[in-house]
This record gives sequence, structure tokens and C-alpha cells, in this order.
Amino acid sequence: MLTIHNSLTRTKQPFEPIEPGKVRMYVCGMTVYDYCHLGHARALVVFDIITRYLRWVGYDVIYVRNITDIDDKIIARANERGEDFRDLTTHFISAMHDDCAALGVLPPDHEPRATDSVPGMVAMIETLIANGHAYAADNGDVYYDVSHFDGYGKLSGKKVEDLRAGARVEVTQAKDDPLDFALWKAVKPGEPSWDSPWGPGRPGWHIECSVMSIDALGNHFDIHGGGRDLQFPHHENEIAQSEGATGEPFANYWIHNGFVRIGDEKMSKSLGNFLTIREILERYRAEEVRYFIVNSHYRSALNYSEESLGQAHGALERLYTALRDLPAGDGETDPEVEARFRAAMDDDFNTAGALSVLFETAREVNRLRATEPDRAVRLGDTLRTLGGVLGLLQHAPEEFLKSAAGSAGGLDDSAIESLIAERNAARKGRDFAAADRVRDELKAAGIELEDGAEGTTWRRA
RNA sequence: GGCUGGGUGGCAGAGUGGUUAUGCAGCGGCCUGCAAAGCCGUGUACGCCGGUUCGAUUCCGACCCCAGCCUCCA
Repeated sequence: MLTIHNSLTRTKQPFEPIEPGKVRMYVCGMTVYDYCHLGHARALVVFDIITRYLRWVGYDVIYVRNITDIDDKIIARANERGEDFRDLTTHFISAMHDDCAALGVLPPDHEPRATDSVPGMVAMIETLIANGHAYAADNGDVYYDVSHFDGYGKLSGKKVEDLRAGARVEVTQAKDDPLDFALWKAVKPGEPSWDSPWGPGRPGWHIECSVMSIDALGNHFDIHGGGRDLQFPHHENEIAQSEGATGEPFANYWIHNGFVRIGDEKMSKSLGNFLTIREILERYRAEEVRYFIVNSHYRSALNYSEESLGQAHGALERLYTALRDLPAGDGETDPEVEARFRAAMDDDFNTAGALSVLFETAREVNRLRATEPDRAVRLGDTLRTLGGVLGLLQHAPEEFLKSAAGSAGGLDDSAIESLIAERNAARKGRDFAAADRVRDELKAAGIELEDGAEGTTWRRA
């Protein structure tokens, strides 16, 4: 039985989809004005794994992840670069897709773009005005009337009075209440705009997600996800808009992933302490980045450090070493191992616990490969299958073990092979001093050797 | 100030009212020309102070500390 921590109730609940066997999930995607950083990578990987797992246990999943391709920052950046905002977003959307592919993040089923849904946003805003949930201000903006929605604050656990007391939102003349938020922003000079009943302008950020999610999944769907930082106000506002407009409950389960931190601070654009995915991939293998993310629970804070990424390498090396030279079997998994893996994942996607099952299985493979080869092969299949649910262990072991991290230079494979041949000739002549010199030379270049019965193998550390 | 979440062994990181997380690193052993890999063994870990309990890292209360949201943010 799958249980999920629901931000809406702040408890772990059994997962019950609206329609049996079917999961409809919407996750807030990227605002495409810059390259994705490690924090984005975490959100991408976390929901990728949730999707993979739900599918693997048999759910028919519709996964929607939007693209915000119109907002203040996009406009500002485009103007800075002196280009059309569409050229800017096209560039960063394609960069994001490259990053996803590199990290093994599967594409969502639908990837709606805000600019394709503006008429729907205008329509929802009209409905909200008609319902009394929103009002058009004199300046051409339209605002949501927070006091007119009873459930406001239910997702973030905030009370409207408390928010008002601690409000740091700048009060404009146009708003009735500092907590009210913009649904439609009147055009300013130099900005792209769309026509509307309130004059030319563009949608507010929150309305974009309400409309794109409902368009793709209906008024009421199962899971809505995103980063912790979106819980308030973004998701709170989405609920107010969506439920205000449809009169139906919006999403049943809200899942929020924790932040990536660096030096005990949130990694973010505004703090400027971020590392882009492409920067990281220059220094580490994509699978190491993925392992680093999977190694901790999706809701907890994840501290970036060189050491952690290094440890990820060591851990993957162990797993791949167990699979090395192990033939593939019939693809069946071991039921007992699978049950333990599922028990961990069913417990609010406990990927760290699931990994421990993988390591225990790897040890079993190593222990049994000589004495019970059939069983070892079966466990190897299990390892590959369960690893695949986490998006790991899909490379050929030799390929992973011999691969270089990022753009690392050094010795190429043929140079390594010829040094090994040289060393083995020395070993044959029992000139161990010469053999050890070659091995030391390779070790200095980051190459580890292993002399086995079948000959010498190597890997990059 | 209001509201969230968290403090676990050298590091990373799960989890639990009493019995091994797991990985990396370390130590001892087996194996090996020596290594490496692997296997076996090994470490008085649970912020502080009280309380409940036969027993608490795990429950309750206070305290200290950290992070996040309340402004754009995965």
C-alpha cells in the first residue's frame, strides 16, 4: 500500500487515486530564462522517479510538467539581451531538454507552455470575476480577492490575519488588500501583451498553472507537485483560483520536494550560489548526480558538497562491480527482494531505503556468483530492474566503470590497454618491480587495475 | 514576529519504544607475487534538560541551534 506525505494535510496518507489504476499528476516546471541548476535537477529527478515508480507498480500515469515562458524575469532578460522573449525561451527550453536527457529524466506526457494557454487564462479570470473572487482594478490589472476564498491558507498552514500582520508585500493603490495577487497584469512599455477584456496585458504566474493543469487533467486530479518554495504563495494561490473558478476540489495530494543547499544555504538564483546542471556534468557523471539525489529522502534538505558527489561515485562503483561480468538472465526479479524494495518505496517514496535493498542485493550477488550462479544471475536481473525504477544502473557495467567524469582528459583507453599489456609482460617474467611501476603510473592517472583469473581489468576512479 | 521542516556514528543518510539500516572512509582476517575487487568480522550514533515507561534515539514538555516560507524562486 503506497502512502504519500500530503502537504495539504501535513500527514502521511494512503494513496487513493480518483479513478482506480490511473494517476493524473501535474508538476510546476521551469521558468525558462536561464540554465537549470542543481536545485531544478532535484525537482526534475524526484518527480521522474515518482512517475517511474507509479508506472512500475501498475498505474496508468499522465504526467504533466509545464513551462513558464512568459513572466517578469523572462521579459527583463530578453530586454537585457536585446532579443525577442520567444527567442530567449526557445533557447532555454532546448537547454533544459538537453539537461533532462543527460540526467535520464524522462519527458512528461504533456509539457504545456503558458503562452499557448492565454485565452484559457482570460476565460478563467472572467469566471473568477463573475463569481466575485476577483476584481478588475482601475489600472488594467485584475486581482484575486483573497478575503473571498474561505480556504485560503489551507495548504501552507497560514492564517490570513497572520499574513496580513506580517505582510511585506508592497501595497499598491490598485489592490484592495495587500494579500490580493495579480491574475492579469496590464501591459507596460516594451512588454509583450495579449488582448483581454481589461485591455492588453499578460497573465500572472499563478493563473498559468491553474489553467494548464486543468486543461490537461481536468478540474479535479490526483497529485500536484513542485519545490517547497512554491508551496506559498504559488500553490496556495493556484488552489484559490482553481477551486474558486470550478467549485470543485483541485488536487488531492500535494507533494513538495526539499531544497538543495550549499554551505547550509538554499541554492538559488537570487542568492547567486548555484551550480548549473551543465557545470556539474563537466565534473561528475550524470548517474552520480542522480545517485546523490536519490540517496536522500525527497522532502529533506540536500547538501551539495564535493565529498557527497565523490561518495556517490564510490557507491555506484560497488553496484556496477557486482553486475560486471554477470550475464543477463530471463529478466525476472526475485520476489522477496522486490517486496523489500516496494516496502521502502511505498513508504512515501523512501528512495534511500530502496537503495539499501539494492546494496544488500549486490552483496548477495558477490557472495553467490561462484557457488550459485543461477541465483546470482537472477539477483543481477533484479538489481538492474529495481535500479531502473530509480533511473540507475542502466549502463553496461564496463561502460560505467571505464567512463571518465565529465570532460576529464588523461589517458585514452588504448594507451591504458597497452600499458596493461606491458605490465603483464613484466609480470610474466616475474619482474614485479617493473609491473608495479606501470601500475603506479596508471594509478596516478586515475586508473585502478584488478588482476583476475580472466586477466587484468581496469576502471577509472 | 507568524507559519513550516530539521538536528543520527569520521562523512553521507534511512529508520525504530527493547534485537544489523545502507554506502563511503577506517581497522582486523581470508584471497592475492604485491595490490585492487570481493567475502567475513569490527565501531559505547542518535542536540540539551526534564517527564511517561520495566526500558526512549524513537512518545510528551521545555530549551538551544539550523534551514525554509511570509518578495521572484524547483
